[in-house]
Amino acid sequence: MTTDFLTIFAPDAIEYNVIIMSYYLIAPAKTFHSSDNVLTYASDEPLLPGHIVEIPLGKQTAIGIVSSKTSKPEFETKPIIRKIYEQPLPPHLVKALFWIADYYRCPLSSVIQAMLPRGITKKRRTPKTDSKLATNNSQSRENPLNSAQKHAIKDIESSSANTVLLHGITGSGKTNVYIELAKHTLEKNQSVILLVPEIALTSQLVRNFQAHFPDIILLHSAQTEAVRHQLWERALLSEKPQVIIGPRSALFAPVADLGLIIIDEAHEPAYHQDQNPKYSALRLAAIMAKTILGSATPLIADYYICKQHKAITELTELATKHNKHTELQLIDLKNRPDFTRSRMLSNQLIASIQESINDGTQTMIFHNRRGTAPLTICDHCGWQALCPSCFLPLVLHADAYQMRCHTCGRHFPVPTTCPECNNATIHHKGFGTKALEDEVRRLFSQARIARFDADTASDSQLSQIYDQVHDGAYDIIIGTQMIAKGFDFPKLSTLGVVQADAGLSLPDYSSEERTFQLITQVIGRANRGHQNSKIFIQTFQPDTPVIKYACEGNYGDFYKYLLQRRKQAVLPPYCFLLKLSMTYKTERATVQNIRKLNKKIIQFIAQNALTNVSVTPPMPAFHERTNSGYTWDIVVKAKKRQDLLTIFDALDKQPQLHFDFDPISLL
DNA sequence: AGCACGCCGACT
DNA sequence: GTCGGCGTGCTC
Repeated sequence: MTTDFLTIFAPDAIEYNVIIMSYYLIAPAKTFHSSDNVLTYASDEPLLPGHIVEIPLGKQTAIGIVSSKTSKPEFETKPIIRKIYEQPLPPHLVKALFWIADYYRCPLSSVIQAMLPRGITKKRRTPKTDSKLATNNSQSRENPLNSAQKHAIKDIESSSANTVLLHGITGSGKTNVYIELAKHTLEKNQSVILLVPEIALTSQLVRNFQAHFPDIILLHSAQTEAVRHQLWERALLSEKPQVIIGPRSALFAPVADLGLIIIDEAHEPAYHQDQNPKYSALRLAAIMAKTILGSATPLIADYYICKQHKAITELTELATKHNKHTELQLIDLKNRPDFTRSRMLSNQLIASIQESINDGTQTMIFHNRRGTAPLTICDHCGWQALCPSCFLPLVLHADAYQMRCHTCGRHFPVPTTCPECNNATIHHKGFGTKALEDEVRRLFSQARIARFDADTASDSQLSQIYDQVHDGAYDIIIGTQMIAKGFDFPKLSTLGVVQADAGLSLPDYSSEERTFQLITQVIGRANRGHQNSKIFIQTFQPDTPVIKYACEGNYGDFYKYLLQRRKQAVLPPYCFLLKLSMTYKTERATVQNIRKLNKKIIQFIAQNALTNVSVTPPMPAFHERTNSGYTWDIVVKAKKRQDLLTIFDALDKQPQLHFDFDPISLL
């Protein structure tokens, strides 16, 4: 109170050595349950929005981010302990912080934790080697552009839209466009962030960027806490504009003036974080800076939105012309005469592999299923080997002689007799990459074979094997998703997809576009123009539009087809989704409570006369039973996203209730 | 999430 | 009388 008196009657109170307090709303990085997550603190030195401070919180201390100045409140306040950096977070990150928490209804504290490096208060040892900090910003390296690329750049830079989709087939030279746009941005003294799905396998793009921008800040998951902290600090304190490359979290790099965000392979699910703070890197980027979405197979919802805003730039021709041709054959897995030599690989594919071996070129066989056999059942009583924690099928791994759970990683002995009926009628159904490898070894005993999947290698081994494969040390490469992305093998001449429709059996609205993307990507491995090549797509459903269009490389018709289906089913982009799920120990409790929830939502919609909103009846979740109990789901659909938020805010927030705004999958 | 306060049962 | 069980509620 003395302070108030003096500030009124003694404006030059400083001379009396009285400390004048200001008050600030500060968001703590600690999670606690309270309706509003901003607390008021006092400070005797001026603070700006974005300043990172240490604050007392209860008996403990916490890190907090200053939101805004406020007037002296009624209640008692504590003073902040200290400012951690003189430099506040840039305004676009302060905006992002509150935007994510509001848009996805997640705790502010979770966003702060994602935004700041771990151990921010720790004193770091000054790194010995990395002090070179090359200052020769020689960004004069040649970046030759063809006319299509030049046109695309002009198109993007003259567009008034904030987000532009760069739709370009594999090999159309999106990288050169990215580099040129990044250069222009740096010339304006603004920073650039390039997002990539995973660092390891997209290294070609990273290397290209590094060649043009020597001072790049590269972020990836293998970095230690200390290194991340140091790079983060470099971004925060740098006077010069920066180029940042990293995964979705690289959006939180605290560069001062962010001019451009480039999202490569923008359709990848890695751009959605599915734990708090749940967010889409695409949506977040859009509110922070001008954003380029690069993809050969954009998500149809993104394509639709960008089309409506006239914000699509197409890159349809190959950057480097070549005279190599590829021949694609669609093979019906139901046509048994084609499978006399192997139940997994068609005679045509086998013949082509033999030709490739004879020519000294390479073969890639793609199969998106790990292990030896995905199902183990008793033919007598129907018993099935399930993980006791996850209640999902255990996968046989014959080489390790184990049954493994691909969800939790636990493993068990292989049953020889049925634990239910004691009969020896145990059978392993289906096949994964390990069984495929055995089959290929049987068929081509002389060939040098490499397998790539989550079981084979750590990241470091992976890049080593990759180099060996690249240099031609293997004749046949077998693998899962892993080999579909980024791998560029100059000697590839035969490519096989064992079962192209495998992903379509998932009961999810996005499974068709994921299948389209995967097949397109796999085909792209062979379309690099290094060799004449043959592609064999084996499928049980050769007439399915998704597979047909993917084989034709026909994005346009695929888009029209899928959009029509989404419209009929009322799914994105024709609505926004909110997935609600409840988990209780017993099925009874789950069903009871989810019914109550469903009723409450229906009532709320009626009471508030919301239109274009619908709720699905409660249904068992895809993984209904897990270790933590039984889960059922409800999906709320709305034309206006705000209606979803309004409905959600009216619900009781029990710990059993989980929610996901804009889920990328309903499984 | 922590970490207090608080109000009832077993104990030197 | 006191120690401590963990139910409830708060954190500027």
